[in-house]
Amino acid sequence: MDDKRERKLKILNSIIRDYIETAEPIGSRTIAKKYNLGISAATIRNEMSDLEEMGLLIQPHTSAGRIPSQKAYRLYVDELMKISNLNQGLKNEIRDGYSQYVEEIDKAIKHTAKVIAQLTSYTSIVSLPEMDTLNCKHVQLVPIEDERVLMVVVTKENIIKNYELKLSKKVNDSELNKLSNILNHIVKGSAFENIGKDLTQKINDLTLKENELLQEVVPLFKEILLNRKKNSVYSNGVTNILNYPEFFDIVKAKGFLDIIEKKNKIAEVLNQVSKGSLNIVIGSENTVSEFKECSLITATYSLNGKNIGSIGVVGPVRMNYDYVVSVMNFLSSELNKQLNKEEKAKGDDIG
Amino acid sequence: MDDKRERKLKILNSIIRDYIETAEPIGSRTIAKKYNLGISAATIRNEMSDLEEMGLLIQPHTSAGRIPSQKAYRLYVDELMKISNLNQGLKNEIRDGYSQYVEEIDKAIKHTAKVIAQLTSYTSIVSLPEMDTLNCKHVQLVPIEDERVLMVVVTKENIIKNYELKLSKKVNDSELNKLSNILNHIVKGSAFENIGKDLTQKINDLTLKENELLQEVVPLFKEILLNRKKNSVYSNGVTNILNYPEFFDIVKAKGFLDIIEKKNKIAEVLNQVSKGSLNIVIGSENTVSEFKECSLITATYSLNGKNIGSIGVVGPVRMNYDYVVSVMNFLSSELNKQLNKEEKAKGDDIG
DNA sequence: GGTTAGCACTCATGATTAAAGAGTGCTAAC
DNA sequence: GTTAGCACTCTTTAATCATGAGTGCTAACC
Repeated sequence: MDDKRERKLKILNSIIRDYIETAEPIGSRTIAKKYNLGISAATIRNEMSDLEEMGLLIQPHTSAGRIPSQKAYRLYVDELMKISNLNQGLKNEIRDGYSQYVEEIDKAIKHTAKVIAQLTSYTSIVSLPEMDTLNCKHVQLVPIEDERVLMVVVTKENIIKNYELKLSKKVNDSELNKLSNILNHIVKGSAFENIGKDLTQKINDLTLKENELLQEVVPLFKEILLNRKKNSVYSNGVTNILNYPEFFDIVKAKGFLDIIEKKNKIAEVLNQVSKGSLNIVIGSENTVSEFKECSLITATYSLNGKNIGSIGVVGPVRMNYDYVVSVMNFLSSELNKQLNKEEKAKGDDIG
Repeated sequence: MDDKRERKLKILNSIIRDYIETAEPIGSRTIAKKYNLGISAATIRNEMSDLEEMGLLIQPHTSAGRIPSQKAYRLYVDELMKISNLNQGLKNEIRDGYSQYVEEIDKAIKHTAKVIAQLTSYTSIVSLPEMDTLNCKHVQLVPIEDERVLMVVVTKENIIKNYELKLSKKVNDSELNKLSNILNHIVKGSAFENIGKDLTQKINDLTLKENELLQEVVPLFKEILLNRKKNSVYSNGVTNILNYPEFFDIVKAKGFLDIIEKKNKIAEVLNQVSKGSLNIVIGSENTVSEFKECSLITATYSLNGKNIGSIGVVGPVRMNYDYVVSVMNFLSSELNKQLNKEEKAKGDDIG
């Protein structure tokens, strides 16, 4: 009985591999000729009929061969595919590519996105870490004009962010400088997610004449850091998708391009990624309807063991899962190493 | 003799207008029926034959009607088209749309790009002002890590830019603060293009213990402001182009999308725009080969009478020139007004 | 009983052909 | 100079047909 299943899966495997490569339905005769499985076309035909009954194959029309169903891809991904390793030369090349981004997390992540898109020839999407997952290293207020002030935030992870504030009154340069120093002193070293708790109290402990202004900055600070999120995503290789027949239809192509532009939709997709190794979402398994004709392979990256963002690949359902998985496996582990290495180096530096 | 030319142009005008609308070749009979020019199809036929001889019409094949040549579009743009005015309601709406961007030149320009893309349904491209065309209001050095320093520059035009510097040695916060103050004092108010001349001298006049570091920052300052340019462009409505039959071919579509991504190519196109009112470049008139199947309508914007950037529209050669010109006329004048208004307000404020 | 050869049947695909229709150019009449 | 008429061209569309890939079933085979 197990032997039977074995053979069916072998055939299914051939069909899926073939379809991923050619995007064309395949028939029993062709399978028999192309992949020598040691059985005749007629036998394959019988098995294919069974596989169709099991919901694993689909016949586009009576005489067109069969293509894998989504269920088949799921089975393939879960049981059948053999994940290979990238060759060592490529691995080294990728590793070297990171060298210049060691100290800047955002750039390292964008670089990862670029590499993924290049290697896979699909479209990569990544989320950049939200501020509330990071730690504050330095805050600086810079005057723009009258009551408009720029707040520059440098995180411990060397991410730099600018935020504009509007105070209630005009502040001159030296006042602002003083304010900046005080604020910096207070928030320096805190995790942003704790700033809510910490900050208000710390300020209350102080009794300074700048207190009034400070009181004003704090809620702005909090609001900005916590509300301006869920949209920091980045994509690469968007037009790669136009190379696949699935998207030769201009309407579908436009649909895809438009959805990739929608940062909030991409963020939604990337936020669903659960921690752990790789997530594979196939076609209609996608909860975001715009991706129902795509497959997604995503992974998370973390800092200090805390999950702070995701990287992913979007491609046609007929995706080269083996290869993409091997790419993502290597790149996500490599990215995590890079981030940790940085952490470690810094730790060494301080300690 | 002039009457004859007149009639030919009338026919040509009808053909061009029709082709812009339908993207289909048009024949004499159809013209006679659709546009009542008071002459018969046969007469139109003769005239069309003449127009073809003059290089203004093209026959895709013997029995397919005719389409305008690029020469025809050029003639149309130069002599034939009637530029209408946008209706007052729309104008007001556009004006109102600027209100929130009054104080920030970059945002106002990006907003303009968005409005252009929306109104025209083509793709808009704009160049953002290069630093060397602007004036320095404030410089602030912010510590990142060890010898790495962030330089935040605020221009008089309220553009905010971040640059990373790498100094030769580690600088602590208070040193950096002092350095920042001195630097700020020196460069405040200067036009960036003069910083080369001014700065070195001003520093030589000073004899401070910070002089050494200062000497180091200056060349970095100059290099950054002058070399990091020609790539600050922005586009909007890229996928709009996929709505036009000229780009239904996936290869052409991909070509277009890819070229819009190439910031340097876009910058090249936008830098060629000569000052003055509107520039119209039709098809193969384009020196940048990738745009040989597109038309471009561009305009410049200026600050204090100095040309500091361009805005433009890219569309198929079969572009709705009248309308796009009217849109661009209004938007470029409006953008210039916004920029000048800001300048004025600031002048009042200071004086 | 599973496997396979053989065969009739289905149906998309591609080629071929035919008809339709839009348009042209020319001629002759107005 | 203008226009009606007409023959001719050539694309487009539909229709017809042959091809071939593929299926499912049956019967023979091991």
